[in-house]
Amino acid sequence: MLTLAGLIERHRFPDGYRRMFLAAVGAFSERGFHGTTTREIASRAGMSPAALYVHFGSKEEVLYRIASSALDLTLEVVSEAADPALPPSGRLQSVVRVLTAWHAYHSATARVVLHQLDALTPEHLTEVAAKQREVTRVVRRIIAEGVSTGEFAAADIAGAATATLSLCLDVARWYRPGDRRTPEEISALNADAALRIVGAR
Amino acid sequence: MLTLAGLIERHRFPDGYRRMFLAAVGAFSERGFHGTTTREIASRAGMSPAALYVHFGSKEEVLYRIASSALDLTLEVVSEAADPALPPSGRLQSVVRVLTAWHAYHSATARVVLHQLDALTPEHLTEVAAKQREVTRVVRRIIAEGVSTGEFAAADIAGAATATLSLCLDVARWYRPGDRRTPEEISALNADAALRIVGAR
DNA sequence: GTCTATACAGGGATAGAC
DNA sequence: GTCTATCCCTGTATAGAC
Repeated sequence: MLTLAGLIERHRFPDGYRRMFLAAVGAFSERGFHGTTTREIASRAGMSPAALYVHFGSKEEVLYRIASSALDLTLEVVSEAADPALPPSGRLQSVVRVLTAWHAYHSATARVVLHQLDALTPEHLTEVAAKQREVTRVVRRIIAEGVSTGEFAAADIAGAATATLSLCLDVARWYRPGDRRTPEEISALNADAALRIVGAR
Repeated sequence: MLTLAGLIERHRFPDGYRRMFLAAVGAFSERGFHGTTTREIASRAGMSPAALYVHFGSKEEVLYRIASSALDLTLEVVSEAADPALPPSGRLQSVVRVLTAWHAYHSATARVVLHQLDALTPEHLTEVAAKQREVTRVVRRIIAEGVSTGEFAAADIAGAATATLSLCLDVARWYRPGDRRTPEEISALNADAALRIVGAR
């Protein structure tokens, strides 16, 4: 799977940028945006506090770059999983699997994206929230199509989509690397649960 | 249902205490613990910053009191819903319903409890985390009993409990008062989804 | 592009009057 | 039990050398 580090690699950002970026992900996920000092980020990156401002205009911009690139990556992975050649049930399983695995493998990043966005400027928040809604839309479309073909029996499409997303996203709340269950096992469990929720025949 | 304001009422806390407490819940849920200043809490409570320290020893103690009393209330409501006279399926439905409704009606409080606890002292965190595990235990016990009676067909009891809790707790992430769906409608949807997840016959 | 040093605003907590 | 005033530390961001 494409990783967050891989995404940063792809863009050929300077080494200092990458180190600050990754240090910030760790710090924000553990202590929250406001609970993290620029000194702490710099310290984790092994650099001076001033070095942060060479690569980012402000602490808020660091959060914005993290959220924005993480959601770009999520969308890319989800879109790839929603293979039009598959029937709705196969597509739902595939999307739930990658979404779950993403929130397990990148649980630190996901916690930042899910719970720190209120620290963004209104403009950045608007932009980032739109990307989040895109993910919801993909899931909802799959369920709607399954219902229209008669493959799914969900009475409430939006409700089933919300429940399905809850399963995937909440993984970021409780999963930690090294957990008893592997991300793949959790993904399989969630894919199965999602099929049951939508009433797949 | 028993409300948070009701719990505070029951304890006959001084008026200033209550106002600070409720102001802090609102502020912490919107801006996070570290993003909230003691001046902001006091301002929302219509009091001076110094007044906070008459009722609480520190800002951290405010968070601790909120988390502790909210979880006490959650446990009380959940325990009541887990009526031993009901069969496992009835008990699961009942517990999922109240847990979902709780996270909708008290979504602000729930967001604080779910995502701000890292700001607690280690001692307070240990105590509060134990209360959280109690809730998990109640759900897991119901599912285990349903499986042992043959009423449920879940192959993975802990996994089914985690998925069920995800449905209930994640409501606090997306639900806001005045949402299109009422807490009761969401509760019904989640109760149905939980039964499907555990494979109720 | 990285450092050291620092300006300056903001926030937790306390003193002491009423 | 509430207020005003304030202490003092911490945190974001910048200046300027290398």
